[in-house]
Amino acid sequence: MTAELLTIGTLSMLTRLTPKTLRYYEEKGLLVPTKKEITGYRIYSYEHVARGLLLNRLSGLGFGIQEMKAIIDVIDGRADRSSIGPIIAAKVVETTERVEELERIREVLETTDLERLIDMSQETPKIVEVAPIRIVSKRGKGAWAEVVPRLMEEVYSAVSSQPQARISGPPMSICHDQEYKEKDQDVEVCVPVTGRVVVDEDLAVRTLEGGQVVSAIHKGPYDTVGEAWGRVFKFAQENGLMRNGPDREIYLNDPTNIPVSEVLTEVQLPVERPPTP
Amino acid sequence: MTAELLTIGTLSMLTRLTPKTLRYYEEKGLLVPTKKEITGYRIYSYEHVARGLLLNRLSGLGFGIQEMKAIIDVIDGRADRSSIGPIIAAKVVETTERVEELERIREVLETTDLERLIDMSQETPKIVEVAPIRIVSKRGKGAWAEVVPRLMEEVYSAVSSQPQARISGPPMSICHDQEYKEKDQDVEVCVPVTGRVVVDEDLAVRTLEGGQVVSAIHKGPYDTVGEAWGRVFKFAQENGLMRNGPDREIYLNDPTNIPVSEVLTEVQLPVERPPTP
DNA sequence: AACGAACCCTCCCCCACGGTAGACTACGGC
DNA sequence: GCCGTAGTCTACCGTGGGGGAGGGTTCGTT
Repeated sequence: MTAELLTIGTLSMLTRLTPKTLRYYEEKGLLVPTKKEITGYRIYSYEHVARGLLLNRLSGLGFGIQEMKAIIDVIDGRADRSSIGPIIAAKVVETTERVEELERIREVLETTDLERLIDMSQETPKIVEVAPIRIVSKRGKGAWAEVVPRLMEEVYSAVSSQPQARISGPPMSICHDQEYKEKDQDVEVCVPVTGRVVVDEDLAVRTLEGGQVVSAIHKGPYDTVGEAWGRVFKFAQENGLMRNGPDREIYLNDPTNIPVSEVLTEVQLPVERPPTP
Repeated sequence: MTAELLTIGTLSMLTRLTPKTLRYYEEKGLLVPTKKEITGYRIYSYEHVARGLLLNRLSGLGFGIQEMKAIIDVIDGRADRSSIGPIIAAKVVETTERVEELERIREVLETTDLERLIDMSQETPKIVEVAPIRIVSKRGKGAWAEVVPRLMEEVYSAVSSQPQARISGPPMSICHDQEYKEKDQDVEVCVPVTGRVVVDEDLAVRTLEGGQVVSAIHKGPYDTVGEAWGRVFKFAQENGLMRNGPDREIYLNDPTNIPVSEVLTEVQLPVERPPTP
């Protein structure tokens, strides 16, 4: 007579599923052996071959345990046939997205050499939600390289003299000009603070509004920060985002303590999505 | 002064890595905090921002922990720069293969309807290594539907009469004709045995040679088994494989006990790779 | 000084198996 | 009946983090 009983190894050969996988599928209730011997050995019968082959194909197509279970429930009549359509449709979408993502990755890997891969200034911009923050600031005009350090020192010394005020983050600057100027830029230098602050009338204490910004981080000397701005504007344009307020730069670490190649500057462009017509 | 110390949340915002991921990277030695407070709080400094951003990009490109570690070792001068090239090359290959695989999956998902997805007769052929096996067989000629059952019964009764012989697997048939014939086919019916067997001279006891076969499993009535053969021959042709011996069919379950729609037949085409010129 | 909110900690389970270790079982040949 | 080999068992760790529970910490404000 035909041998009607299969051990896990035989079923494994017939279905091309490893014994490991077969045990796992048993644990998950996908493919439960006909019986177990007293010794613990699993005994399968030939109907499990068809089921195992189906599971092998489904798993090869990228279906997960839950999805396979749903499909099996339909086959065994425990669920409605119409419930499968959405599962397959979702899998198609998922697969398509994954393909596109991998295509992008492949392109980056093929076109980028080692130096650029490691170079941090390649950091890609992203949309980030920033929280409102309370600042002490002073606004002034002049050539960037001259006015920013001067205002920065003024603001810092003003805050430092306040016993109840605490600095709560790295300093930043806000550029109130829309386009680039060589001289006479309208710039505001800010330091985040908490606590009670009283300042002279030429300094301001206010809350910087939060919202969505396109953000990138630049690593390297400050005079190359334009690269980051270029990427940020390009990103905003490609994603159809409208500028919403003045640019900000955040000076994450202190240039006086570290080599210029390690300087980190975050650039932020406030944006909003244009009204969908 | 600039705040030089970062908590995990701040670093998380700057690097776009979740706190969970940062803790995981610490565990793996990829990004270890400057220090830990007595409270267990992690304290990072700004140099970790650049490192975190790099890790984020690498992980987004599909690099694993070990690969990122290797790249970091190079950057920090603990390993030779030349060791990175192979890593990236391997990643390109890996990504390309994965894309191709997903493209195939997507095509299958889009072109296959539910019935076919579930229908087991769609089982795709594969190359399998089969082991040599000892059989009792009888060879004869005639119309398939007549000769196979007759020989099968002869072989079974011969083996059953041997007290020291044991049947060790499902029965099979070997078709010694190269092409299809309606009548007068040269067919050998075999049953795997172990133990001591003595048989009449019109039966043979021999060892069926093992080797590589293209194998597929067919589910459904025997008269539709041709579909499986079609897929097997197509597979062999597409993969440039040369036929190496007579076809085999293995009757996995017993048609007398189950509905014809559940009958399982494995078809095997022995093949060899043609000599590479 | 007190308080609520936000932040952070560790520990454990989840995916879908693969790998390995250590022990037990079955089979085929003599 | 004995023995070697091949098959099978359970159990635990690894992947690359995500999600959540339960409990401590810090911060800013009042």
